[in-house]
Amino acid sequence: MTGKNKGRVGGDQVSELTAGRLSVYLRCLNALDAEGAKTVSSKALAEQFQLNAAQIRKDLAYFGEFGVRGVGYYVKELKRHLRQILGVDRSVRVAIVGAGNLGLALADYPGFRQEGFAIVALFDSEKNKIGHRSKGGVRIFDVADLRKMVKKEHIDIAVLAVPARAAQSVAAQIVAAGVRAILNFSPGALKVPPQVKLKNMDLTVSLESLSFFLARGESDASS
Amino acid sequence: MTGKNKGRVGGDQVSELTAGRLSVYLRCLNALDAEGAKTVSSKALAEQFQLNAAQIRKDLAYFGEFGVRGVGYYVKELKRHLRQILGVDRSVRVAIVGAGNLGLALADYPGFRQEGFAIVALFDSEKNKIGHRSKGGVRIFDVADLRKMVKKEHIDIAVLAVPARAAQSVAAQIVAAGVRAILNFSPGALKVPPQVKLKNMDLTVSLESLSFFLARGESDASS
DNA sequence: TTTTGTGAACTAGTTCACAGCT
DNA sequence: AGCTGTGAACTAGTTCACAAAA
Repeated sequence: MTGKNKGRVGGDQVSELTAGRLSVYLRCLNALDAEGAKTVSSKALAEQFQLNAAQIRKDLAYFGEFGVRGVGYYVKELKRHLRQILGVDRSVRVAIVGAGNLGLALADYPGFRQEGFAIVALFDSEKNKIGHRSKGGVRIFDVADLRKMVKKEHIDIAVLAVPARAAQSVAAQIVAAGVRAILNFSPGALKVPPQVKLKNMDLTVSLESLSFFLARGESDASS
Repeated sequence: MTGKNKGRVGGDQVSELTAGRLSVYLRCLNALDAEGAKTVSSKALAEQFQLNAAQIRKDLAYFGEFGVRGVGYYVKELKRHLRQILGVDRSVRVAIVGAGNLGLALADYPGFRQEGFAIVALFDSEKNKIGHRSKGGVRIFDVADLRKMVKKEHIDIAVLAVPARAAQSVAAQIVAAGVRAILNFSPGALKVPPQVKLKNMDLTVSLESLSFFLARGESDASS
């Protein structure tokens, strides 16, 4: 380790944008590794997605000096670092709350399992769903048992996929159960305490946003 | 219309962020309208979600002078304006490409229908799926008929929910069929021409982003 | 040579603060 | 009085450009 390495320690805020990009880099590195590439430069990475090379170097340099000047980044090594930074070097345990169409689909989503996420349980309040399983075998529990299960199964992240009217109260239950991160697919603005990390995946907002750009006739490829 | 109204004309770029917020405002206005509220101030709106009142005024003022000083915004009027700005004043026609678990769930998602989106068709390449319908009644067509159907059904937006390996080639088919906006649920970076508006809803990136903040937040992970 | 890591410059996005209208 | 619309100030995020390292 050559120099200062200012990252990792202390609470110097990292933006949502950066976090998302790190994840994108990791996926790219997995592909490169599978192809047998030994090293990759920030320029090569930048060309894959629509990005500036300096951006990638800054994002990475924030967490340490992972590169080698004149060479680039060693794929396996950077991959290992990124997995650690993103916290997916060990299994991350996820619960899906809401066993409707969307919740069931998310529970069986193959992409989750691949990248170190374990879908541990589904939750619903409808008695006739409880005890059954998703097609992929994830068991449905009573949402009343959330707290108990969060402790027992060490659930890290809750994915919220319940109807709009129930979202806020179920979110409160999730928080009360001790979950510190929520991926919210339900529409509307949830209120959660500041120590809980909330990420909204609002389907209607996404479609309306696309509709807006169609209506304007503008376009601009971006994430 | 009182004054200058600099918005709407010309190509003065509006950011993705603004577009998303407009959609959020609209949902809030729908709720206010349902509650019978006649007017609303930017301050009151700002308190609903975590936002600054000036932000809301700026977002809206960009498209015209919709407010009344000393009063606020007339709910019904602003709602009407926002629906027009977002292009949801007429039915927006959506196709879901990929009739797997996720695609089927999205096709029946009740939130879409509510807000002026019509889910017109599902598409898949698996012959044994073609001709069937989602639980909610959306018919599954052969992805080979995409071009024909886009013309016939005037499809505005395609939602892409196919496995990662197929995503890029299916995206190309969607573009070739003349669709100008894609909501992409498949993982990985798609390449589309600049005149096509692409919005990524990457489930893995979202979870990893949450995992990242969890990993940072915990003052000291064991071992 | 190549390519990183990084201060400086730049661009985009947000908030402040107040004039001006009702 | 109350509240919008908006220039100015500020903050966050990105890109440039170059010294330093392999």
